Amino acid sequence: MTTEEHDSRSARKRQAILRAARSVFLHQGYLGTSMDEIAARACVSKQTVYKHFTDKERLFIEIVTSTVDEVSDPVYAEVLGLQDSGDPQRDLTDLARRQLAGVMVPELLALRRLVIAEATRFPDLGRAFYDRGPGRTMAALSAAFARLHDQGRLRCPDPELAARHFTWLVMGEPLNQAMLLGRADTALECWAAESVAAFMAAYGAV
Amino acid sequence: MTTEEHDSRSARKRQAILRAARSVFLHQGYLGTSMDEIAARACVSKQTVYKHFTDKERLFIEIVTSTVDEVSDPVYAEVLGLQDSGDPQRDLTDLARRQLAGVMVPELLALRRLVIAEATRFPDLGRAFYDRGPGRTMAALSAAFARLHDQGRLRCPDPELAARHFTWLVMGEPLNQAMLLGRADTALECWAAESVAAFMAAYGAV
DNA sequence: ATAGAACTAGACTGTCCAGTACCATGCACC
DNA sequence: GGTGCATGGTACTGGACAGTCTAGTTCTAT
Repeated sequence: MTTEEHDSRSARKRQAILRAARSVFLHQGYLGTSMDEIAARACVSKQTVYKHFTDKERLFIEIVTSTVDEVSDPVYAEVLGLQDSGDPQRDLTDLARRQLAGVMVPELLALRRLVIAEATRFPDLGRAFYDRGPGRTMAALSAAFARLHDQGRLRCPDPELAARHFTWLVMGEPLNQAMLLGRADTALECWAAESVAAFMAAYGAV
Repeated sequence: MTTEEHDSRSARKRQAILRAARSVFLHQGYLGTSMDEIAARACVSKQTVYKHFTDKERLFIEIVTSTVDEVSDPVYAEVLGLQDSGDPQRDLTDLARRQLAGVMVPELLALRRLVIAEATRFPDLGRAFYDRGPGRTMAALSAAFARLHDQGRLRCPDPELAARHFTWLVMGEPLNQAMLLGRADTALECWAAESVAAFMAAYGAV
């Protein structure tokens, strides 16, 4: 009755801890992050951190799983909102631009780096990231491509394959550059158009 | 004259340290690795480690840069050895299979993970990996595609773009799965053929 | 054979860190 | 205004680790 209700102070502290922990973990990695630093940044005592989260691992897992949804939802939403103007090349170019913009967000890039870095220590996190991120997006894209195929706007008897090809034509190079070089020096707008052109050459209706 | 010559003992110890350090760094990451563990695995005293490498950072950089060449050379060599049987689809499928096999080697995957993980701490390593790995391969592939274009076997006025598209059609999905899930559950042989089919649909000569 | 370099073992310093124990402070209800 | 309790802060513990130092040992080159 004391806790768990509206309990604004405790809830505020908890949020502050989550915010601080997210920022520090994303930038410094798991081992590079200390609980003292999280407490300090959250303007909270270490004891309070341990009141809310049993240990560093739990806090880390909580941070990653909650952030996964938060940053991948917009990318997923873009696919669901795929327009159908009757000109698939235009619609797909638009989608590619939006998806690129969504994926190349610094926070999502940092999360991807973090999950890759810790994929052997925390295999579940890699799986969660994949399912809630690329996996979910790819499934929605498959469904959309299947529709376009049925309408005769695309020629893709295997929509799942087409979705993977689309995704990697568009994302592969920028994502790889971002992971290794910290940024993509490709002009994203232009890259999206060129990738969709290649995709349409392969999968466009005759 | 004392050091630097054939000096077999010192050289042998150095090699043992490099081997041990590579294995530990690749599996545990930079912060997860202790110099004591490296020394122990190399069957060498810690003092000897510090005789050969001034500190942990230097050793790490040495490991990564030397491993980059060693594991990416084979992938690069595959591109240079691209056959020309007159049937580009066959030749490219063959190339795709070989490149996939070369890139999905556990050691190269671990190195990629490591470099991505430490890309903010050691930006130079990200750059080195990119240049000696994907960058070099992409350049060779561009040159090969330019030749095929001139011979009328491919239709790619922008061979560099075609090279990036080829690479990511082939590598994107397996690499992403390997980074996040620790393995690729795609059947690589089959995947290579399907990717090349899409590539040829987009870039094949008319 | 011998001088001198390289190597070994291990203790040691200073620092950092996860997690805990104990004390202080504010809040709710009487 | 007092009493009891949840919550927050400080100081500590035990262990790990990078890097150094010392004293003694082994290898190598001449």
